[in-house]
Amino acid sequence: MEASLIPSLDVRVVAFCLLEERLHVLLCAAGECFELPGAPVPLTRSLEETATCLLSQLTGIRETYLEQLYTYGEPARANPRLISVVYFALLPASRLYGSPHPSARWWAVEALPPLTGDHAEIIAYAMRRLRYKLEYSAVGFQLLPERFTLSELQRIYEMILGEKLDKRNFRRRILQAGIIEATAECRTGEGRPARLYRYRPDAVAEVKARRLFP
Amino acid sequence: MEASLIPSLDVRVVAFCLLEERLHVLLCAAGECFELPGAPVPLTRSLEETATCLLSQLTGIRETYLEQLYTYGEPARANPRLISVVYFALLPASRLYGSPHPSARWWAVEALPPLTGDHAEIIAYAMRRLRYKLEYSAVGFQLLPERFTLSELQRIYEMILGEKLDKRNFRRRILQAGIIEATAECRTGEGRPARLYRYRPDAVAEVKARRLFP
DNA sequence: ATAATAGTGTCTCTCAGACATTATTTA
DNA sequence: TAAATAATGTCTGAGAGACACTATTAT
Repeated sequence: MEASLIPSLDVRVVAFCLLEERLHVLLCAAGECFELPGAPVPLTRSLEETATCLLSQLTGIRETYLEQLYTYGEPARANPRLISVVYFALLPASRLYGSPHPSARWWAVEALPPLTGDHAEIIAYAMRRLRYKLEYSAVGFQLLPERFTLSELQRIYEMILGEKLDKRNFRRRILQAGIIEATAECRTGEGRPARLYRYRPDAVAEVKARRLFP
Repeated sequence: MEASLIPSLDVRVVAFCLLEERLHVLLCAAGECFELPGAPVPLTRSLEETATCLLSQLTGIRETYLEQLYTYGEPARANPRLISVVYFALLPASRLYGSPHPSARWWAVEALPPLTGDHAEIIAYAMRRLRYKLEYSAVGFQLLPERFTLSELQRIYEMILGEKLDKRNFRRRILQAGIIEATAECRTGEGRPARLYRYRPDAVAEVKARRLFP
């Protein structure tokens, strides 16, 4: 039993994706319950690489928007003691070729299955962080294909924030943020064709928080 | 050599304190260099408790403003491989009774000694986070005694942000934030006595970020 | 021509930022 | 009474939020 003299450690990922107009999270089966996908940290890989590899194995997507969320380590959260460095990922559904790895499945966030330990709380926190990021940035496009219309982007914002947004104000501000730009192309559909936009890779990641001081 | 099949883990703390009108960080000697204070995580303690105990041993202060900063785990950051969950603490100098534990010392952030591994980078990140928090919150008072004047608070903000602030705008906004309140007392000194303020423990921790959307 | 969706501009009101003088104490 | 520090209010400009109509396509 000496194996448990020190807590063990893994990396977990809360991966969000937009499927059928609903926000989904990737979960793995764990006995009766489900859990966030996780992996031990190999000696030779960084935490972030571990998360990236895990996502790549499960979904086939190698490059994703990824950021560290929080490290959970309450003694009671798992038995035996486990410390989890949790990452937060946004995946565009357009790059999911086929289904995820058989051990994993996408679940709509409004109808999650029973989850092990504190994973429900972790997902709730990741959702808060996602909403918060949408409020002051344009990361929402990370859930869309490379080219997208402003209406599609607005629908994502409305879906995740859970409220209607004014179309003119949305456009003004999302463009002012300067991290997406118009392309020459349009997408034709039922009504008037819509201009396609794309991420500006040269954009300075400009986080404008409301400062109490200049 | 099988001891290194999995990375080991510790908790580190970046503790800030205001001494002699300068921001200081607590460091421990580590051979030729210095390092952030750290401790392994006992099986029975949470990460946060581990940080609190460590600070308490080193400074005697049991209750501090503490938040998780980031988890560092690059394979190259230490040899043997080490993953560090880093916390960020603010300590009021008024509660430091005497010197810290002999293994630790306060260093002015403008004149840090050589640091091991990535600890300089970690401190730089903690400073950025501290500045950022000051910009949109009133946490600065955590570096002051229980009762303080607005001029003292403003000096802290100016020192850490590295710029002069307008007195009237500072007062307006710091009071609007609603997390400190006037007391009945004044502090007498060289000029006109100054009203003392204190933290409102009932204050809703109201983080007002500038939102891109309502 | 009708239905569907895309796209556009203005006004108002709030709040951030700049700014100078009066008030109260000690030496 | 002079020196030191505390305390206070207003104006202006920028930006958030509310709001309705025209444009372009497919059917």
